[in-house]
Amino acid sequence: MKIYNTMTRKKEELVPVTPGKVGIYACGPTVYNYFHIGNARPFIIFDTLRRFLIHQGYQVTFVQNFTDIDDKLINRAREENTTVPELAERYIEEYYKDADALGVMRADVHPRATKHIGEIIALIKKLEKAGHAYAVNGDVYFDTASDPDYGKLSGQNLEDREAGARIEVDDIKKNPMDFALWKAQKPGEPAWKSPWGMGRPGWHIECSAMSMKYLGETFDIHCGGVDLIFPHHENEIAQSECATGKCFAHYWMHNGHINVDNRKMSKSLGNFFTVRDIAKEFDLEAVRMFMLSAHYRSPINFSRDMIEQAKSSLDRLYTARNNALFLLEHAPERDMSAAETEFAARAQKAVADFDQAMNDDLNTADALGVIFEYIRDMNSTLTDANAPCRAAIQAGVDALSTMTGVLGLLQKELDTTPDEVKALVDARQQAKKAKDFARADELRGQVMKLGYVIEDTPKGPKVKKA
RNA sequence: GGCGUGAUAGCCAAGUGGUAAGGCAAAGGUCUGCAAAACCUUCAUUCACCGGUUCAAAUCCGGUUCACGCCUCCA
Repeated sequence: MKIYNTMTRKKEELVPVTPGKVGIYACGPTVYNYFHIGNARPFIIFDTLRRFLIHQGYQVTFVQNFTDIDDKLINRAREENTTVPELAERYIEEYYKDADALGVMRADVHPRATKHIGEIIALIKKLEKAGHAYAVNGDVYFDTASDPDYGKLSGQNLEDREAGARIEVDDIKKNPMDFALWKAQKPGEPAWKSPWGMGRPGWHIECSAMSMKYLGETFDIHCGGVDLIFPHHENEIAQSECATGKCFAHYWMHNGHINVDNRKMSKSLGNFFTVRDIAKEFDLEAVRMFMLSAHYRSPINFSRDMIEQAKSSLDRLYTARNNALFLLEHAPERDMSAAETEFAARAQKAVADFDQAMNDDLNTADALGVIFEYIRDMNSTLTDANAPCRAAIQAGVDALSTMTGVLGLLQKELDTTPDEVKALVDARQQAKKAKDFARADELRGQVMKLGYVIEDTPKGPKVKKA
């Protein structure tokens, strides 16, 4: 598989540290609120990466943290008159609800910053001892000047930053680019004991400490949104590599932003939609479809219209699968004909083409193209008129499921039809037989009111949710 | 000021040297009691603009315009 590596700005062949295994660290949410559509993109994209690597036969270890201590949590807890741990606990639960609905698999490990204070302190001590960190009044800062490689990911360097750059004025630090590893406790803030006094970890250090704990000092893929390149990931690299003297992560993957009217969706601009709110209007699987319809590094514009388009595309996928499964119920048990054998081969070819698209830096848009071309073939081949055998239908459905499974789509099972609806459908069949079409249409109307749609086929009526 | 993206049909979007995938929407047709779904057909002589390289450019090079991101918490 080829992956675009932000570090080298090139697509590179994925060569894991340990053959057959891939370790992935994804920067997770700060759990002080519901997450929004923009936050959802990396969750969905890197979940898809994980699914694809598993499909390719890799043993994947996927780690995604929860940042459960920082300024935003402290402020929010104050506003809500609650504690930071209680707030974090609550929004971790809410994260799982939304992520589940988006088809995002649980990580193998979901480490929390506050559960790794020991590891964090050990890492800071190591940096301090090696002369890469200095303590001032209970704070500890990373000394960027001590790291000749600082800036290698983002292309930022100390000399280039001049007028226009918003550099904070802070006399405590040796250098404006130095960042906090440890923050001294302020009155009323949660704090932990440390060699520098009571305090709490800075933002960047938790990801270094936790990723190395679960994936090793050098691991394969580190990912997140483009806005994390600087300073967050730059700082993670500095901390980790200065502490170990080893390469931290081999591949850096960054997803593009979700825009609203061409502006980045963000909390500060206030132009965001929470996943929770969107779920009231749309099935979140359509949101996933929307995210996968463009390449992950491109910015995409979010709008209701886009989600509706995605929903329509997704419906085509579901209809194809459901039509095939309906056919399967009545299919004859026999060996595949020559034509069916050819179809099964084309289905295999589609999966191979799909894999090829995904192997090219996770080109989900191209991969979807493969699926839709395959869908047309499947729809034309697996028709009632062709009376395909079970094996042929099964081969067709399996190929489709393999592809959509990698994308985390088509995850809903067939709905079972309630008896009440079944009775109405049967009554309509009677009316149709008696050529009482007025009555038949009336009954169909009643079925529709219950949220179901009838499709007539030569094998009888097919009922599905509207 | 520094670093970095992008511009392909009504909308979305693949395509990095060989003559424009796919989806949505729209129109016509087949099928149907009518529908629905499906299938067939139509829908960019053209890829922001101007030059250049080449037998050949949406793809490479130079320039222009426009849009966006990071440099501050941020996915």
